[in-house]
Parts: sequence; structure tokens; C-alpha cells
Amino acid sequence: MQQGSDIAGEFVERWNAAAEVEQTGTCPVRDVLDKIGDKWSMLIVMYLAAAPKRFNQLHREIPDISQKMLTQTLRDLQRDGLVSRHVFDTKPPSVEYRLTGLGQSLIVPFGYLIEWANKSIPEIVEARACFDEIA
Amino acid sequence: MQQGSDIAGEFVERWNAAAEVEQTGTCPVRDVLDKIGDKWSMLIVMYLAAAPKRFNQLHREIPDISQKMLTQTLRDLQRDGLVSRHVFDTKPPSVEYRLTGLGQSLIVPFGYLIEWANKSIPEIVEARACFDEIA
DNA sequence: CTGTATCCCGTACGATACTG
DNA sequence: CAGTATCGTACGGGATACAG
Repeated sequence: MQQGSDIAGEFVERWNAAAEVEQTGTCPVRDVLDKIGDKWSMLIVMYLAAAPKRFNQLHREIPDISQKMLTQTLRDLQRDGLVSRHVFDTKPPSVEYRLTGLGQSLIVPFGYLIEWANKSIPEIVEARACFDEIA
Repeated sequence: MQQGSDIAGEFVERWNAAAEVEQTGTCPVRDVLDKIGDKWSMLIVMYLAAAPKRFNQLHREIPDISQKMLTQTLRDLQRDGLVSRHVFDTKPPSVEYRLTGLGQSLIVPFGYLIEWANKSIPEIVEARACFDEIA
């Protein structure tokens, strides 16, 4: 029960520190969480974790993403140094995206979260059912 | 480099499985990520990780959250079984919120993510600077 | 003290059309 | 193939006022 305290303390500290920066910039921790929370970033990272892929290859594997969001999300990931972009000057141009070292390092902690999610789903579902029943 | 592959595979599998459920319900993994991504859930979890707290106590410690979002976020966390709500029938009513076992178990994997974020911030910031400079 | 109800706005995202 | 540009919308979330 006390295991998380240090982590929690540091987290809150970081968060508040950023709040005092006022509009200058946002909290670095929130920054990361926002990416994780947005609709496509992590899905793309996971798809790229398997192997480097080309633009349309990703598009085919993730059919329900719009071209706009695929481009935009890849740009954001690239900007943050999680993904690198390689243009091949072939006849029809082709562009390959791959995880950087930083991007690959994200997979580990993110994996723990997925593991937690998968393990906890039954309990969450049950909690919801119980909660909704009463309400 | 290959460490994340299994995790990634399972993740993508889960994700797609939910996509096929069509509008019935959303992906369980996405479900969790959405909570982590939303503006206040994880901050509140971290604040409650230190100790159980009352409504206004939380409100005071997180001054920039609106009453609406504090209430709403706490309800969501309660619904998912991450937080429990205890009403004390005192003269001015008081309500205490505390993490459930499930809620506490989230702190561990989430902590890894925070750790990663903190460790990676310099690299991300540099990547951004580099990216923006070129553009 | 612990909420609920209402209004309002920014933006994340999708759909569609066009380009080198 | 790999994008960019434009438009429209749904919704997260803030501000404010009210209530038990």
C-alpha cells in the first residue's frame, strides 16, 4: 500500500511545478499523458514496434484512421523523437517510419500498463455493472 | 529490441478485437488509455495514493480543477471501481474518497510510465527543438 | 460541505477534395 | 504513393449559478 507513495509524490510535484510555469509551457508529465491519451499515438507506436512500416502499409493495417490523423500523428511522434522518417527516392516515392531508441523504450512501461488493463478488465466491468445497477 | 513484440502483438490484437465489436462497446485497452489521457483522472489517483481525502480537501489541493470536473472524475473513477466513496452523516455532510485495491494496483504500472516520462523529457525536448529548428 | 444544472467555447477528429 | 487544405461537427471541460 505504501509502495506508490514516492512515485505519487514525485508525480504531483512535477505536475504542480509545471502549473506554476503558468502558460509558458505545460507539464512534462501531462505532455506525455496527453500523447498516450490521444486517439492514435500509442496504437501507431505499437504497430511500429513489430517492424518499420511505410505510410500506406500503416494505413491499410489501421483502416479506421483518416489520412489526416495518420499524417498528423506521425508528425507529432517524429517531432518528439519517438519515430524517425526515411524517404526513399524511388519512382513512386516511398516513406518508411520506424521507432527510434526512445520510441522503443516507451514500449516497456507502456506494456506494463496494457498488462494491467488486460488483467483488470473483468474487475472494472463488474464494478461498472454493479454501479450502474444501483443508479 | 524484440522485448516489446509480444506486448505489442497482444495490444494490437485487443484493439482490433474491440473494433469488430463495432459500436457495442469500445476497446478495453482504449478504455483505460482514455482515462489516463483525460485531464484529471490520474492526478486525482495520485493525490489519493498518498491518503484518503475529502471532497474539498482534494479541491483545495488541486485548485485549478473545476467543481464540475472534480465531481465528474471522481464519479467515473468510482464507477470503474478505482475509488470508493464513504459518506459520513455529520452535521455538515462530509464525504471521503479513497483508492480501492484495484485503484492502488494502478499506481505501479502508472509509476513506470511517469518514470519513463521524467527520464525522457530532456531527450524529447531536444528532439522538438531540433525538429522545430529545421521547420 | 458536497454536490447538480446550464451555458458556452476551443479543439480534436472525421470527411472530402486536391497535389507533386 | 504520400501527403496538404478546407470544412463541419461532437465533445471535453471551464464558468457560473443554484440546492440539500
